[in-house]
Amino acid sequence: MRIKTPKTGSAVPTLADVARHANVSTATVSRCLNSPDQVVGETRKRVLKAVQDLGYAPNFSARALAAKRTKTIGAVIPTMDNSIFARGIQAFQEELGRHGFTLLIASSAYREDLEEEQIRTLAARGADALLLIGYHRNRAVYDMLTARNLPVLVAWAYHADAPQMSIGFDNVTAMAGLARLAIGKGHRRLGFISAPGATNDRARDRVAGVRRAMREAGLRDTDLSLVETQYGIETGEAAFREIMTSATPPTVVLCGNDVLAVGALRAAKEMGLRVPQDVSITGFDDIELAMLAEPPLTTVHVPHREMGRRAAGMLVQILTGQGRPDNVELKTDIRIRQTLGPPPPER
Amino acid sequence: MRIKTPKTGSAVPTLADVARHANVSTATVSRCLNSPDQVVGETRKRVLKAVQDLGYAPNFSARALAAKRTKTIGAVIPTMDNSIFARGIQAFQEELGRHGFTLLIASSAYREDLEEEQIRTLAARGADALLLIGYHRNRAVYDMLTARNLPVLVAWAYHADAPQMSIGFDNVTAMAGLARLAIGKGHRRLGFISAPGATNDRARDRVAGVRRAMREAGLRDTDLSLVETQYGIETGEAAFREIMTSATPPTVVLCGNDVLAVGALRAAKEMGLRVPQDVSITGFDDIELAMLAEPPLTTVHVPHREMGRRAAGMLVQILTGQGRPDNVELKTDIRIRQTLGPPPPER
DNA sequence: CGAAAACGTGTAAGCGCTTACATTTATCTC
DNA sequence: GAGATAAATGTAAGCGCTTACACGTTTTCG
Repeated sequence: MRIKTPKTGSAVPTLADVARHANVSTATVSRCLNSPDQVVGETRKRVLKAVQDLGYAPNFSARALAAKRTKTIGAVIPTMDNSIFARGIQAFQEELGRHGFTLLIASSAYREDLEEEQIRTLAARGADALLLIGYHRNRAVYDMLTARNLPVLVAWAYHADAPQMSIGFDNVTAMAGLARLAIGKGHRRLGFISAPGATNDRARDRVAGVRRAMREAGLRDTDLSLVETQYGIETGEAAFREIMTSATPPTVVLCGNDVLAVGALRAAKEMGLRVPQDVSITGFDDIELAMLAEPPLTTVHVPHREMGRRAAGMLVQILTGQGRPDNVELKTDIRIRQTLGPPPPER
Repeated sequence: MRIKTPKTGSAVPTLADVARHANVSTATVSRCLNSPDQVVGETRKRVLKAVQDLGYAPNFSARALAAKRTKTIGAVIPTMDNSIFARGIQAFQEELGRHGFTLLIASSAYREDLEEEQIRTLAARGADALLLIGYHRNRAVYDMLTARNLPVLVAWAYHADAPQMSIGFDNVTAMAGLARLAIGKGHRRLGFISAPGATNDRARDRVAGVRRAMREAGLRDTDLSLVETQYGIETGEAAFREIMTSATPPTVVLCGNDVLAVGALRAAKEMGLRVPQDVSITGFDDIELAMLAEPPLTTVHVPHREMGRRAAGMLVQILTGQGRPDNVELKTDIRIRQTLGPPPPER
C-alpha cells in the first residue's frame, strides 16, 4: 500500500505545509500573508516563522486562480530592439513595483497581427490591466478587452475625443511645431521620413502635423517628399538617399523618429552633405541617441519617464478601486541642437 | 432560490462552457487544445468551432496550476534602460516564441538584492526555467533554484569549469585581446573604467583580462589606473576626467562597456583631447552606439543575437526533455574602428 | 450581569484546468 | 463471428490557494 503524497522534505512547500508546521489552518496562513492585521500577533509570529523555516513562497498560479487577480500588468510595445520605449517602460515598471504590481512585457515587432496575439496572451495570462502603445488596433481586440472587463491604458498618444483611457501627447501638434520651426527658417521644400502609417496612428499623426504646418504657411502638398519605411538606422539611410536624389530635393528632412534621423544623418555624411549647412535633419522622441549624434540632433523631446511613471499611477488607481483617472496630455517641447538651420542659398 | 452560476453571456467562457457547447466532456476539449491528435477529426472540428463561437481562451493560471508547467521562461537582466541586453533578449524572445514559450522579463537595476527578489518572484510565478546574466549571485539563490528543480541558464559569461549551464564568452580572454592590441600599439600606461566589480563577475573578468595582458607584456600593476563606476554615460564622463587628471595620465582608456566609452569620448571632447591622437579609448559589447559614436568606437564585438537565439534553444531543449545541452562558448572579436591609435609621442 | 458586538480562527467550497483511470465503441485476428 | 486489442471519450480527483460562512471567545455596555 502506497502512502498518498508522503510529506517528503525536498518538494516545494505549500500553504498546507506551513499550516501544519505552525499548527493553524490554511486560512490563517493565507490571512497572515494577505491581510496580516486580521491575525493576532502571537499566531502571526508563529506562522511567519514557519514560512521562514520552510522557505515557503506562495504559488502564483494557485493564488491567481483563487483570487481572480494577478497583481500583474501587461504591456505590449512595438519594439525592445531600441530605446524608444525602454526608458518609459523602465519608469513604468519601477512605479508598478512600488505598488506591488509586476510587469509582463511583450513586443510586437511593429506587427499588427503579432500585437493582437500578444494582447490575447496577456489577457489569458490574467493580466489585471494592459498598457498599449497608440490607439490603432482592430475593433475586435477592444471588444474582447471590454468583454473581459480588462482596463486598458493607451500611451504614447493622446486624442482628446478618443474613448480609451490614455496618457500621451498630441503627435500632430508636436510635429507641427517642429515643422513650423523649419518653415520659419525659410525652408520651402520639405522631406519627411515616416514609419509605416498603415498600422501606426502616431506615424500618421506626425505626417498630419507636417501637413498642417505647411498648409498654414501656404505651401502645397507637392512641396512635401514623403517616404515611408520600416524602423531602423539602415532604412533611414536608404530613405534619405531616395529623397535626396529626386529632381528637386528638399532642403530639410524631418524624420518620424530619432533612429530614422540618425540614419539620415549618416547617409548625409556619406553623400558629402554637411548638416545643417547643405541640408537640415530633425528627429522625434529625443532618445539618448539624439544627443550623441554628430552633430547633435534637433528633435522633439518626449517626457518618456514621466509618461511611464504616471501611466503606472493611473493603472494602479483603477485597480485599487480609486476610480477612473483623468486622461493626461503631456507636453512635448523642441530641443534645439545643431541639425536644423536655414536652407542653403539658392543657386 | 438562487440558481447557481447561471450561464449568463457576458462572463469569460471556460472550458466547461466549451464542452457543453460542443456536447463533449471537458477532458475532450482539453485534449483538443493540447494534443489534438488524440481526438478524432469530427469531434475536434466541433470543439474548435465551439471555441471560436465562444471566443474561448484558456485560463492560464488554471492551466499552470493543473499541469505544473507554464510554458514561461523568466529572465532577469541588469538593465533595460539601454541596449546592451536588448538585442540579445529580443532574439531570445523571438526564438522562445517560435517554440510556444513566453518570456517574462524583470530587471534588477544592477542590484544584487533586487535580482534575488526578482528571481524569487519569477520562480513563484512558475517560470519553467530561468535565464540569468553572469554567474555571480548568492549561494542561497542557486540552492533555492536547485531545490525547486528549476533549470537555470547563465548567459553573457562563460567559465569552462562552472557548474551552471551556460552560454556566453570568456570575458577575461576577450578583454585581454583588446588590451594586448592596445599594448601592441605602444601604450604603456593604461586606464580602465570598469563597472562595479563587487557583484558583477563580468566586470571583474574584464579587469582581470587587462591585467593578464599587462603582465604578459611585462607592465606593472601600477601602470593601470582603474576606476569603478556605475553604468552610464555621465558616470563614464566623470570617470574619464578623474583618470585623465592624475599626475601621469594613461595614454589609452579601456572601458568595461560601450556606454562608459561613449561617456569617456564625450569627456575627452570637452577636455579638448583628440581621439585617438591625444588619447585612445575603447569599449566593449559593440552595441549600436559604438558605431554611431564620433569617432566610431573600437570595441569588442559580442554576438548578442546569436547568444539570445541559442540560449532559447538550449532552454527549449531541456524543457522538452531532449536532454541537457552542452555549454556553449561564443567567440568575440575586436571591431577596429577609429578610437584606438598609438600613444602620442612623449614630450 | 447578560445580550450584543467584535474578534480570531477553522471549515470547506470552489477557482478552471489537466490527466490517470474507467468506460464505451470501433477495429482486428483467426 | 467471438474474443481480444486499440482508439475515442468520459469521470472525477486533484493542483495550491482564497474567502464566505460558521463557530467559539472576548470585550462592551446598558
